Amino acid sequence: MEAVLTAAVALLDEAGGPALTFRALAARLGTGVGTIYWYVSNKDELLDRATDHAIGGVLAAVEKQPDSDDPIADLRAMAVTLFDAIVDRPWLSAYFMRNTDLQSNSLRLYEKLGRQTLRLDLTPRQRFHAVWAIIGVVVGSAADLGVEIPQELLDGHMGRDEYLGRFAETWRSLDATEFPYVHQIVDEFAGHDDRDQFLAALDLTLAGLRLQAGA
Amino acid sequence: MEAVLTAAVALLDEAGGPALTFRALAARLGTGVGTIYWYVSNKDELLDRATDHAIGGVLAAVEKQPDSDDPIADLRAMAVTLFDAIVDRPWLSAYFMRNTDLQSNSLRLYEKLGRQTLRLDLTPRQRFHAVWAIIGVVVGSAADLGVEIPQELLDGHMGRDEYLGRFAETWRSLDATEFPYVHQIVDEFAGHDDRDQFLAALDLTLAGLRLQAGA
DNA sequence: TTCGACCATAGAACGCCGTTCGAGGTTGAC
DNA sequence: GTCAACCTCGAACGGCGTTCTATGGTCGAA
Repeated sequence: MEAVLTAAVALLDEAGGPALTFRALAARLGTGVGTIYWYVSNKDELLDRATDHAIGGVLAAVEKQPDSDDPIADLRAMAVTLFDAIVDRPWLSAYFMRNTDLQSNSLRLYEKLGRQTLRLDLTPRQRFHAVWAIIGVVVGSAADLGVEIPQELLDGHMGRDEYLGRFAETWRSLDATEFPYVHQIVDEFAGHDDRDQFLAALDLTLAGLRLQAGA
Repeated sequence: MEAVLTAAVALLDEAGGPALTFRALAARLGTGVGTIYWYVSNKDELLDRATDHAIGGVLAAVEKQPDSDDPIADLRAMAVTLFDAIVDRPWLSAYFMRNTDLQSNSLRLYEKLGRQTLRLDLTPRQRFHAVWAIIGVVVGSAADLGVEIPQELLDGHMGRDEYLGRFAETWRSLDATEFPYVHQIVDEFAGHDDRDQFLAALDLTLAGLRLQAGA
């Protein structure tokens, strides 16, 4: 079981979601596909268990982070840790928190985030929404990040700048009066860093939260 | 072409992403699969064009909304319109904004949102991040919504309350000292409304944005 | 030592998928 | 009548998730 999950995570790391097939996994393990079905009842469960396996590492990292006197700063640090983990493993964003029954580490991480909100002056409902909003920002940011890697980049045939530049070029060629906003931000887009973009979104949410908590 | 996209959207509406296959689409159109490949070079393009087709309706609705004197309120209204559209068609969240070359309506919608930020006192970079953050909240919220419909609900064999209640039950059975947060919010979860959750996340982001714009 | 219960393995087979391909029809300009 | 350009079709290919059946291996009971 442990070996199956480790191999599954390795396959996902090497070539992303589509690369994880029962046949490839069986080949890597030197067994037949039927054997994998002995441990796991279908592909969804395999993905959930592999995801939880990987999230275990994130959870361990998060649990090492000591509490400061600012819960919102702690929330931010945890969100950043999670984001960085998903950047390393973009496939995580697609499956994270999909099934908390099978993903007990994800649930623990959720609890870990939520506990910080207990230190804020909020209603239970506000706490519930706040944690969900933060997770949404992390997963949403990282998901977008995974999408924009269309194989050429992964193969190394094209640099990231060239890829973004091509988009920027077509955007620049749009009519300036019809697309004033796109024209204004096209340079930001061309040189943008995903992490900055994530942090900006996160900080907007956290600023709103701080306001709500009156802290 | 038009007929292909209309039929594709109809299939997606009826049974979600997995239901859109070239064979099913060909059958519905009364043609062969090869014919569809004449109009569209592969499935990704089909999905992008179908998505843009559907987003066209959202764009039309958004363009009808008149500007108020509060750009952030206008941003909020547009985001809500987009969210409601994705609630009606959950499959949209997976493909929206994936390729702005093929999704010209999506690009126009992006411009429409961005133009509101031109009325705010922000740097171009802040505008860029703000729009992206808002889209992230919308798509992220709606995506989560699509995930949590695991067929039983779609088939009508189980009510939504029952479904959420089952999750709530397992959460409640967790150790209370180990999971104080989960215990506190389990009731919120059991009765939660996705739209409220989305609005809460959106309003956190918009509150942060308002702070940033000094408005 | 033999036997059966049970855990575990293996891989052929099924049906569905995206995609390719070559063989056609239809149309209108010359 | 000819010839391109446009469009249609469905068999065929390889890969996927999943199922099923047959077979090893292990180990306590007899």
